[in-house]
Amino acid sequence: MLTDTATHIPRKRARRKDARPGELLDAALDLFVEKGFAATRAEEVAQRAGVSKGTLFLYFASKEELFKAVVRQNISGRLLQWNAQFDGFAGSSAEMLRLCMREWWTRVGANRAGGITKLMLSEARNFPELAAFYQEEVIRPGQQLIRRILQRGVERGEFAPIDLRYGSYVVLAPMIFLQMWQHAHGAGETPADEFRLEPLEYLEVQLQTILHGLCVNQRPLANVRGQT
Amino acid sequence: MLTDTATHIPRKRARRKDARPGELLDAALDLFVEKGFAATRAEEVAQRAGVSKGTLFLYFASKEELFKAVVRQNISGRLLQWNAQFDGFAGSSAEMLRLCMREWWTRVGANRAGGITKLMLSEARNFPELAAFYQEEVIRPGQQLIRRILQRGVERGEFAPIDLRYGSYVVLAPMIFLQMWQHAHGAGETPADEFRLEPLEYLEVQLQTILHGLCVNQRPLANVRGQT
DNA sequence: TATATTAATAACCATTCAGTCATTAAAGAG
DNA sequence: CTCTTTAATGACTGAATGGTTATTAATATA
Repeated sequence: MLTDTATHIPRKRARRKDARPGELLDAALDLFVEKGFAATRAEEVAQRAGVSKGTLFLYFASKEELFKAVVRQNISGRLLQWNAQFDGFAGSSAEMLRLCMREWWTRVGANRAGGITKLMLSEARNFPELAAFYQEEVIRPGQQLIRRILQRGVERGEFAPIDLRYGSYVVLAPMIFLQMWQHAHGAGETPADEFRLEPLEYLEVQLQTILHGLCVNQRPLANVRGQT
Repeated sequence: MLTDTATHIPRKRARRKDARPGELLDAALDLFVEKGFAATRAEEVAQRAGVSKGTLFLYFASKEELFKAVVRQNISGRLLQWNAQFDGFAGSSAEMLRLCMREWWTRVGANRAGGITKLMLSEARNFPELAAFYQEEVIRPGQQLIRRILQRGVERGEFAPIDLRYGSYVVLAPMIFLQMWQHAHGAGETPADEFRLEPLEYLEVQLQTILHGLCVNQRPLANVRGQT
């Protein structure tokens, strides 16, 4: 940086004990999503939060703890809201599934925090503890909700019987894929040609297929399960 | 390592100029897939190839170049085979789709090289040039094949009309998700409870849903496309 | 203004690693 | 057997970086 010569900006040091954690979490979220966990430098997080590295470690015991805090703040909460929204749902299960996918996108996927999904999938192997944390905190509840909807649909005779274990992935996979896809391409780098996806349209096509399938003829009478 | 005391194994040094690059690429593929780019140590690659770190840099200018070479070597070939297999296909489009998914899994997904999908998605942002290459070389042809099958199905009256652009992701997403999922969970680390997937069974359930949907009632008459 | 408290800092430490280079030894030539 | 070539080595360097700590200064209190 040649333009750095002018001002050193020896920012007057301020004491703002209660504002710091939030600002640090905010900066950390940006950087983690942008560069991944391993590649994000603690000092950079501090700098973006307008604070020295020492201060970062004053509020968070380690980089991993910082990350966990980021996840807790940005995901766990939203997920609960999202989940709770379906407690008294009255419509059809198909509508419920649509709402589930759309709300998930607007509440989680479209936000900055959405990038964390990709982060976790990418780095899970290198940080097993974090991966476990994320599984418990995010994936499991999400899967739970989807199963709930599927089961409801089956019980009410709206959906054909389906293995819940594998069936939940029918919904989960397209959603997680969308996350990956969106965040794999750097923000401005690849103007991207035909690979860009309009999230809501993508989700709608996925939903319609999940609900009604591609085929025009009626489903085979029974035995939906495949043979290994 | 305390058990290291016994043998030093001062392997006799051998000169095998033409065998080295291949062995290094082989070792590198394993490690990149297992640990990701950043977490893979150059020395470890060398060691696994039975060579010193210096030798690695004798054949590859840098870790990045090594990575590029690994990707280039392992992707292009298989996909062409896979694609060509469908040129004279005679069965139903549903069967074609099943074959497509299963063959893709056995030819690409289940192999070591399958890990490259995850690797690329994970590191795409750090290697935009490679990512573009991968898009062109792998993703686009794959998508092309899927579109071909969908279009065939629609033309033959087997499938309901569908937007090919988004429709291809109906097939692509579950496959790529499977790759990610399989490689995100470390081999032995997490004995993993309910998150483990039997690939072929997973694919079968996905396929059945893609073909016939979840709903028991007939599809709505027309207008499958969603409104934004 | 003087004193005590503690938020914030920046220099520091220990370690890890990509990449280098002078040295070594395997093979081929004469 | 001797000399030359060059594949291979491994000790070394320099840069990065997570985390620590002694020091500094902002604020509160008296």
